[in-house]
Amino acid sequence: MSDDVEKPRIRMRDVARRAGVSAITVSRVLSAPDKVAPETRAAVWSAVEALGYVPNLAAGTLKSQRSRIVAAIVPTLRNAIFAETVEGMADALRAEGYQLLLAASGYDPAIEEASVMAFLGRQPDGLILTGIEHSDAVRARLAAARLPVVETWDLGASPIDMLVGFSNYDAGAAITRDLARSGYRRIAFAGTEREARAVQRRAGYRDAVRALGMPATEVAVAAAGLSIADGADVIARLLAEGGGADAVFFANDYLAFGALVECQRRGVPVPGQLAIAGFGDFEIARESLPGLTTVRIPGYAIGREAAGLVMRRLAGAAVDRRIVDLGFEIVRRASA
Amino acid sequence: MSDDVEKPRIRMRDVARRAGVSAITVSRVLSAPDKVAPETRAAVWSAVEALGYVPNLAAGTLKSQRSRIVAAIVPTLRNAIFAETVEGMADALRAEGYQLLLAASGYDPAIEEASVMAFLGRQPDGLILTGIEHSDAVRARLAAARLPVVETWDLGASPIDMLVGFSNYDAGAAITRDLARSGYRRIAFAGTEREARAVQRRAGYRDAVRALGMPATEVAVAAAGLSIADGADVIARLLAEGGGADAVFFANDYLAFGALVECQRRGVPVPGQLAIAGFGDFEIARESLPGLTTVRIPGYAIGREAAGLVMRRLAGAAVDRRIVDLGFEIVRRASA
DNA sequence: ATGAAAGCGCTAACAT
DNA sequence: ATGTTAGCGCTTTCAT
Repeated sequence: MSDDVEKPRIRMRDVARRAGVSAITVSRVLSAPDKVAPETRAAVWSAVEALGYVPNLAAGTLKSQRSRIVAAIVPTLRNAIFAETVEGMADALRAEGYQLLLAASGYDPAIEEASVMAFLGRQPDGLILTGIEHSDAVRARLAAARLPVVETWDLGASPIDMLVGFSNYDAGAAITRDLARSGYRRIAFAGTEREARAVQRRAGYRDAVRALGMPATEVAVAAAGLSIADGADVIARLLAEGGGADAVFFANDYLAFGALVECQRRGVPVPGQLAIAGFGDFEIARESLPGLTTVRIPGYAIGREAAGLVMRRLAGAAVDRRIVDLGFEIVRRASA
Repeated sequence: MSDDVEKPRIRMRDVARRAGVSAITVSRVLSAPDKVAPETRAAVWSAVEALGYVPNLAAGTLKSQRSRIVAAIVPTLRNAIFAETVEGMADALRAEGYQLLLAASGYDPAIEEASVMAFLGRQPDGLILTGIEHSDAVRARLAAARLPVVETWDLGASPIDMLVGFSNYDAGAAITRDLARSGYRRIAFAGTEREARAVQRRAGYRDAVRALGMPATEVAVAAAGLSIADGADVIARLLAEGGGADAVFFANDYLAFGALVECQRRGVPVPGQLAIAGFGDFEIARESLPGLTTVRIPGYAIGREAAGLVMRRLAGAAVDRRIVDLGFEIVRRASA
């Protein structure tokens, strides 16, 4: 802990002196090398290497008003759902020299708001949010901040700025109709009420069963409702209630997998006595036995596209499609 | 795209003028409110609110040489393994007003190196890396940068700076001995050679079976070897080879789960004909049928502790334990 | 308890 | 193709 001799940080002018040029030339070599003569460029490069120069981006950001940072807020990283989207963003951003500033909100609007406030001070060039429900304070700040904003994972008529997602309502309705087409007549839904997108899926389910003249049975799941154990719990409650459902549509594949395992534990044949459908098409849906019928969502693509929209807007492109619907796909497997 | 009237950004001096004080007083209210008289503080606060002032942290970082950013690089977010560690970091950092700058390396040392270089320019106050294997260039830069560095998820005698993890070697040896204690006599190992920590687990396995006078059987898994499908593949190859293993220790729970499902598909009784053990104690290990015997790892705690070490060092505390061993725990379930 | 002056390290704007 | 000047918006230092 006794670091006495604090070597002074290497600055751009040190590189410039060594290369026999001025600081601005070093700046150009680093950010617009085409504007510098090849020999000069080489001299600067070798000075940079020799000194181990690392540009201070805080200074650059202050002067240029561009940070090359894009900030993103997702509900959680603790499951595959948003992790893929984050990797999609990170990959796209890295390819263009942008960096990702990340926060997880834990599905808590207050934390989302606090994160937005904290992020804005970093002068991000763009911001990516999950979902279309945000506090008024967030909307007001983002309007004032005049930076590209992309909302994700949902669809809606009036985004803050841009929007990349799919219709959770349509997806919920589509899988419900698909189950009906397969012959199921008493289709239940299970999912959390705490997450806006799961609620949309439920609304799609509800309207679909009504349109089909079938009864609606809904089982609320605790809290975030993302754990496998929550799905097992649903089965216990469904069987105890004796509602006689012949199929259950779960708001995500973890719940559905938990339900599947619980059925196996109890000797309930799937899909013989009870059919099970999930949502997300996570790897577990592909690899479980039987495989899970589910809805495939373009999680990684949502991340890439959201980052792409931000960067295109920053590059000055007039982004024509402010709302991008990446769709979904029903995947039929043996569980339903 | 025709945003003509660019409202000028609100600066600290605008807030100061409205509150009838100088800029430095505003600065103090925001970062050290105790040094300002209560009435002044209130006046500044209401000016901040009224104007919607957001401090420019790039300017603050430039002057103060502190960014309140901690950067972290993990191999991937695409599975529970590191996502928990990242959430542990993010939670701990947010609690202290730090922000997380994140990159995923995809297990590629070149990307890790590029990310370190890119991050350093942001003047992070600390850096958290995964593992203890890093390029010479990375080590050299970090030594020169003089910032707190924490390596994670492993143990070793000579960390760059600080280290939080557990012994993958010991964990591999421990579960192997545990399998032997349960009566298995031909224990195989399956895992990727591409990941340093999996290789350590294998080394522990190898030395343990040797010490027990048992044969070693190793099955290499493709690439990152993190998918459930890779585990199914291992079973196919093991059975084809006919080596007569009675137990398999997999380098992670996804592989083990894939193997379990493949056994069920083929009618191979688990653990009757083949016992299966995993690594990580992910939720899938708890919820599969049968449950997976595995090694529990403190992923979230590693993240919290790593962030905590960085922040304690920044707070000026003489960090005594530069190496923190968070240990592991054998979890016996029905699969072995 | 509050303020004035200075400058962090870079890049935009304007020369040459 | 390269250089000069100025200043981005804060916070440190030193005063009062």
